[in-house]
Amino acid sequence: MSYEAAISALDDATRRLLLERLTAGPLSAGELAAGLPISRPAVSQHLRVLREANLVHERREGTKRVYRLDPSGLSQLRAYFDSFWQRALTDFKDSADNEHEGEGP
Amino acid sequence: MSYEAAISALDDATRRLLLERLTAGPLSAGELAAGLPISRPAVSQHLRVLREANLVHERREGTKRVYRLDPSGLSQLRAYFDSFWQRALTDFKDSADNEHEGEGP
DNA sequence: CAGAAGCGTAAGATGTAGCTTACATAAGCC
DNA sequence: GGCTTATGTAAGCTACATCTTACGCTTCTG
Repeated sequence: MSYEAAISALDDATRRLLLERLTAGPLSAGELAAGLPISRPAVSQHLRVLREANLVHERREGTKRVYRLDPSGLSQLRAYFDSFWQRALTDFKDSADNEHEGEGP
Repeated sequence: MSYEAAISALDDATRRLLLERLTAGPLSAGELAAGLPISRPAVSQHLRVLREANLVHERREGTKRVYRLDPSGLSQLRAYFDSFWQRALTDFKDSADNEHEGEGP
């Protein structure tokens, strides 16, 4: 339970598209499925994955279910990447420094 | 060819572990495979995925192959996330603003 | 209450990612 | 040249992710 589910969820073009549509604002499951080249149940299954990764949040509204982005999953993911980035950049810097061993005039 | 390969590459615990080991500095393929619960060829295949995603860079050194982190793949990934983050945060803010419709004393 | 609207869930088919074993390749050593 | 070290590649197997079709569950409407 953490960033792993979020990474896994993002490793799918359809789910990334769904998330990007939601960056413009909340949408119902039907609206999210509209225009996609896959069946509506398939979209429903993708939405479940996104929900279990805490990337979206569902709210029942009459017979509709409105989805919106969930900050918690995104922040977990960002925390992981930020720590990784920092270590990676430090390594780049160290490598660049050590690249000059045995050089000179 | 872009951030998609990087996301896909990160969706694997073994590859994430390899990358994290490399944040401490360059390592040979054998050193990277040491201690892992999978075979060495399996690690070699993971390294290929990381290389094709521009997340690591290989340098031949005698009979060894030394791997180090590659900034290009990481920066592509970061660019995607940053743009996504920004849109997502904007949506959160908008949602919070609209949350107060019809409220009040 | 009957019917429709809007979605989720279940079951089954299929493609593919990741593993293993066996083999190929390239560089150093004697 | 032959042997060892270090590593990548190929072929085949298995597990799982994703799709489709069929069905079930709520909620509104007349």
